[in-house]
Amino acid sequence: MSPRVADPAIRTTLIEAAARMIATEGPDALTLRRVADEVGTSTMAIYTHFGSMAELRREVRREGFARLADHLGGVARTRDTVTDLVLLGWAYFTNGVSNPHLYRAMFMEHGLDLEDAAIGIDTFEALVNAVRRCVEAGRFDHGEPLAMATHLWSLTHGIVTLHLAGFLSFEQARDGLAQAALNLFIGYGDDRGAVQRSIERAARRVR
Amino acid sequence: MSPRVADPAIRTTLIEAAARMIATEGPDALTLRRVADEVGTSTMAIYTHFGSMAELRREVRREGFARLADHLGGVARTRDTVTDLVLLGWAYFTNGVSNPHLYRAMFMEHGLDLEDAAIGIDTFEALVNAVRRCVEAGRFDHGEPLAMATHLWSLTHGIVTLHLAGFLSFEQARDGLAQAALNLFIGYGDDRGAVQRSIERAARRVR
DNA sequence: CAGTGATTCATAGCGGCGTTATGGATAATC
DNA sequence: GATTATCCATAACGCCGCTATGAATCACTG
Repeated sequence: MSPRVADPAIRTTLIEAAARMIATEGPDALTLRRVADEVGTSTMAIYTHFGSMAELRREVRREGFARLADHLGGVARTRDTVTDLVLLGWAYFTNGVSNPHLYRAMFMEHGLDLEDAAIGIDTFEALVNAVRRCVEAGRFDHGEPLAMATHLWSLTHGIVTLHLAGFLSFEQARDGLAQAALNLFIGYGDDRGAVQRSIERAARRVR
Repeated sequence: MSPRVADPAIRTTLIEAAARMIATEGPDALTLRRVADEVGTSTMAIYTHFGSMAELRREVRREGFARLADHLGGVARTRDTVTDLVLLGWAYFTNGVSNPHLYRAMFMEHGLDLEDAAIGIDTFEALVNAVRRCVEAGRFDHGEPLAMATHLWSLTHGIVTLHLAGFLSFEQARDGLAQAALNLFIGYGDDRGAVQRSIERAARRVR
């Protein structure tokens, strides 16, 4: 009265193969038959485990957000909360620019719905917390963490996507983000020279 | 020794039909056979006039930027250059939010290359000019028009796309832009109360 | 320790897609 | 009016996502 149980490993294998195909060859390179061939199974296995290609793509998006969370989580803490925030922004930028296809799949795919958005919202929480730490440290005067985080996310996401769409060169995007980082300090009473050097130091890590 | 000449009207008819299909039903609804049926021609006509579906989609994108330029060009000038800039931002936001499929086609489609980006760069010029007018009117102290315009475009585009991807509700997006507009005034020595009212007045027009 | 029944997945097929090959119809030139 | 280059209607090709079918495979029952 019980069924044959599926090998759970093949599920993650399929997701990883799909993620690799999207990351290296772009979203259009991922097809049902190709991923099945790659993994060495038949097309029906995808339907057993995911039900549809859309669901497999959703899992790839989930994987992309997991990698983004890892990447952001790996950002070292400094003694300055605002610097931490800036470094978080650089990490976000670097992740998007160096994984363009995956970033597209996460944020620019057709047919994204509320459920898809829920997948990535955790990442946003990390940003809100970083802003909150700045506010609690008294670095931002009248800062509402949520509103400010939304602002910063929108700006950074906008820079990344305009770059990915070809409207901003890498240099324009990088410099735009550097200027935004600088704006985060000035107007809040910090020493501008020291901030400039700090930003440049961070920018130097970005390739 | 001369060829039968094609009806030039059918070309624009095809583009308009394609644009309408994308705008109303989304990018995936545009297929070769459907647009040919809609216009009442055969599939080969598309290849005669455009060479490929990709080229037809590129024409739709061009059409989208033309409409955006019209929309932005229709923004009334006020006596205040910064208010003009804010109104330009609202117009951009409204255009994107109320034509989501077309905005996606213009900025978020796969396979956008430098040639595609060149189509839309004129629109950006209008923004740079608006910022330049502010600088020349002495409203922004140390403003580099190009850098500042890039910043504003990135932010507004980021807000629009995060909304289109489902990460920001309409209200969050609208309020985020309103806050950004407010930030454009404060820190530059204006009366905050008057500015707040001005922003709210402009926001009221946005649905 | 068979028997049973649910589940996985390999095979084959369907309708749709973009694209290409072919050829008849058409209109500007000689 | 014959010529000739162009337009586009028809048909086919190889993809695509998806579904129907059935054989193989396990977990559980008696």
